[in-house]
Amino acid sequence: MHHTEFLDDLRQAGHRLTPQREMILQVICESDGHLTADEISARVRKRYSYLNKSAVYRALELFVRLGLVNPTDFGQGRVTYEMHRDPHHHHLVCRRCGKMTQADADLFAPVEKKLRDEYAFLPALDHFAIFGLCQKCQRSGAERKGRRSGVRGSGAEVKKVYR
Amino acid sequence: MHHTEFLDDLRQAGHRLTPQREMILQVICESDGHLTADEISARVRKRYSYLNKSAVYRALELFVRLGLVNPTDFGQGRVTYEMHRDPHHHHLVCRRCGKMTQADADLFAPVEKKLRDEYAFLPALDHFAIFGLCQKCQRSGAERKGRRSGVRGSGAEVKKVYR
DNA sequence: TTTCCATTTGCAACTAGTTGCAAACAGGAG
DNA sequence: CTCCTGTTTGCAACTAGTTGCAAATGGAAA
Ligand SMILES: [Mn+2]
Ligand SMILES: [Mn+2]
Ligand SMILES: [Zn+2]
Ligand SMILES: [Zn+2]
Repeated sequence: MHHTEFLDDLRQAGHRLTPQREMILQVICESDGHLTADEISARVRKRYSYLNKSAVYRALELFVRLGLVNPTDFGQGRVTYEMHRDPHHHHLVCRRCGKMTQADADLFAPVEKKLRDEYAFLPALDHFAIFGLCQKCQRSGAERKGRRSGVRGSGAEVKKVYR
Repeated sequence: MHHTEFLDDLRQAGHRLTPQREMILQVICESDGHLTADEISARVRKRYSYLNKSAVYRALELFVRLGLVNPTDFGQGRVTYEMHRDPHHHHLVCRRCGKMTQADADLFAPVEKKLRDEYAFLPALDHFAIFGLCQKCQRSGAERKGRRSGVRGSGAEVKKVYR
């Protein structure tokens, strides 16, 4: 999959093909992981002298709107961007140890069906980051002592002992 | 549900009960909608002279960690906070017209089961904002002309016509 | 090829949220 | 009641991302 494949998507949607946009898309396309806006800027600047922060964010916003790129917030204080590829996937993030694993694209299929059928709503459920507890951390955090019955909190809270 | 009910949750988890924390929790508890950090600050300050920005964010982070409060990003540039109440709920947000409706708590039950059974992962799936298209906007946006087969984009993109 | 103008960029100022540190203080121990 | 110490606050400086506006430009039309 080469980035030039998508340049027509832009023009045909009535957007202009600027060198900034092309370089940004190329950098995301050449990477097979998640990149932050800053990482994208840095990689573009290696080849294309200067590039403004706003242009990067505005280009990313456009690519996301066109469905070319997926934004994801892994809870690290900055959003990451990844090429939208089929089949897509989701990420499972352990809140205690940080371990990240992947889940299949069809994970939300039943949710999507229910929303269509019962709520007449067409959801966009590509590429989520789902937070929770990995197998190991479920075990080690088993002795939760919540005040009420429900599964409140995520097990990340550790009882503090004085002295 | 009165906020004093939760003050023991704090102390018993080894956290200190400060006037700031109590006022912040009270304000969230008295509201039955979603409040931004700024709105919370403003409401607290009406009763409790001064209150620092950092204290608000740090208190909110704590309440979220303890499962007392749910944070939600509706895509408006600032996170909102709401008391965690049972039964909880999810929000369906139309990307085109902005219409918001609610969905039942059990929406993600099949996802939760699959993640537990097949991925040994215990997800936290309370209170999501799910973006997509409402019924009306699905109809009006039906004539999408995507370059490729899949459901790319969310219909928010409108074809521009020159002259 | 040149003209033209809506779109896009760069810039600077802004907002939301985070962080490191010193001073204040909650609350347990004596 | 007073002391003590780890926790929490206020503050100021910082990061990530947004916005309004003037200058630059992509690309359609002539
Ligand atoms: Mn991914
Ligand atoms: Mn809600
Ligand atoms: Zn883990
Ligand atoms: Zn709508």
